[in-house]
Amino acid sequence: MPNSDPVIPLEARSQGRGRPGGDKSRARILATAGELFAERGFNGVSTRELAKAADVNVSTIAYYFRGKKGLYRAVFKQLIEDTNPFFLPTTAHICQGVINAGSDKQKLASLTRWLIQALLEGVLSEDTIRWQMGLMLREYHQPTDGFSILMENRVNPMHDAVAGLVAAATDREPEASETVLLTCCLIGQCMAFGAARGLVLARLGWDSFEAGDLPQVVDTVTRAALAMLGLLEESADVA
Amino acid sequence: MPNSDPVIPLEARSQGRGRPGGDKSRARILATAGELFAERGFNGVSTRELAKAADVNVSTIAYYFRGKKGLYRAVFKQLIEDTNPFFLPTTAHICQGVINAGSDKQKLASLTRWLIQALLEGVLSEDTIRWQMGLMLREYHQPTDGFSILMENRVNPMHDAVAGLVAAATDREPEASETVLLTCCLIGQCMAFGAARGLVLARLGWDSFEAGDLPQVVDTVTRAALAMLGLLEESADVA
DNA sequence: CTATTAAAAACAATCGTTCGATTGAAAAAA
DNA sequence: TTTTTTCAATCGAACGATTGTTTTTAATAG
Repeated sequence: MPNSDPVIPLEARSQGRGRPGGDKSRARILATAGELFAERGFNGVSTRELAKAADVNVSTIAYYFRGKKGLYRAVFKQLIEDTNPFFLPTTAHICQGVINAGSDKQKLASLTRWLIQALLEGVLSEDTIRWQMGLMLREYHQPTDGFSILMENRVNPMHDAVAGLVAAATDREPEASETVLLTCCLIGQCMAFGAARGLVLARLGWDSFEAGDLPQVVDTVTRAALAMLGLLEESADVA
Repeated sequence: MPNSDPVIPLEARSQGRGRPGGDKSRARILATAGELFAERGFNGVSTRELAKAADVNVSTIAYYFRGKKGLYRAVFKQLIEDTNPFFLPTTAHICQGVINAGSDKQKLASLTRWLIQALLEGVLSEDTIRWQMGLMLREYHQPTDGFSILMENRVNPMHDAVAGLVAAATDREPEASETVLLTCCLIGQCMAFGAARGLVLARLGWDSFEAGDLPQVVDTVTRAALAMLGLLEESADVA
């Protein structure tokens, strides 16, 4: 009985024994589920369709993830892990940058430019990060099992880092409610471009940000961000 | 046969005859469906649960709306109608305000203040408008039947109006891509507060915007908006 | 009586989940 | 080396529950 209670294959195993390909199937389910859940939500995807898309049997989902809900949660954990190589250096660079800048407004301005560019290119990119945005936005407005994972691993670290930048730029405390609000403005503005991606493209008359002029988007949003922080005059003009 | 093809009870009828309560049942379904769809999405709500919540029989949904999909579309049409009393004066006031202001930056600044306040209070209010925001945000990122209705009746008119304000403030053309992008920043920023409502409250440590300090939110976002438009120095200080 | 509204019952389809059986390769025994 | 054992991995079939829809029947007002 491979599926009895004590033996829970929630994590990858494949310790040599048994049939090969286990990890591959698990990973394939995880990747497919991420895209489909992001596109149509938890209730919008059936286990059968998912299994078909991932080219596995329906029961494999229960085998690896204890059911649909477990799979959903696993997708978020995987998402966190996959985006760490982008996310962790970004937040670290901001935190370190604020320390290095001290009260040098010019350094803070270039750090802000760097932040906006990193956020927007992440949010507007064509590849993996995009459907991950979809999952996140869904959880933000309709919190389910994934929300706490996101809040703990993504939202809080990023907001804390950016709050440090905002506080330094506006000469306030990082905990001040004005700082928190301005941080929400800054990050929320970049997120809004990812959330309303289709809307923005429609308004611009573009087919995609690649076909259009992504640097111009970055430039405009960066100017707006610098202005919000009162760093516009401190900043050298952007090309 | 009340549901034959030519006789489509998509609109309210109740011409006096028949069993009483016709319009009431229809309106009750519509209101209940709006809240539930906003909360859990189209696939997250079953017709049976909906009928139970609206205190009608399941078949009544098919009778009035030709099925679940028809009900969903009807909810959006109703949403547009219900929010017209708030939306139409707002956009009209912006358009007229831009004409009246001409190139007077001070007038444009106070118009901007008025706009941000109107948007934020709409987006963050506790009442009806809130679940309507939920429906809209859902459609933005996962366009279904409601998207075209929203784009035509809400997005485009509001963006066109605000683009006029942005263009006047930054001395550009309303059609310029910089104008369009800045407009997306401005509106998107306010929408972000509605979309990530729970996130913002969590970061602020507030229970609700009423329990917290809504005017402070408005004030901070307004300053950010004025800065983005280069109108901060033109503006008298906010109390 | 006729038209309209409402409810109850039944419909086929699909849902998430579970089950026992089977596969194939590594590990152990011969 | 060959044979046997073990076990993760996979499969097909089926479960009961629930889905959206339709049909049938009852009730009410003009």
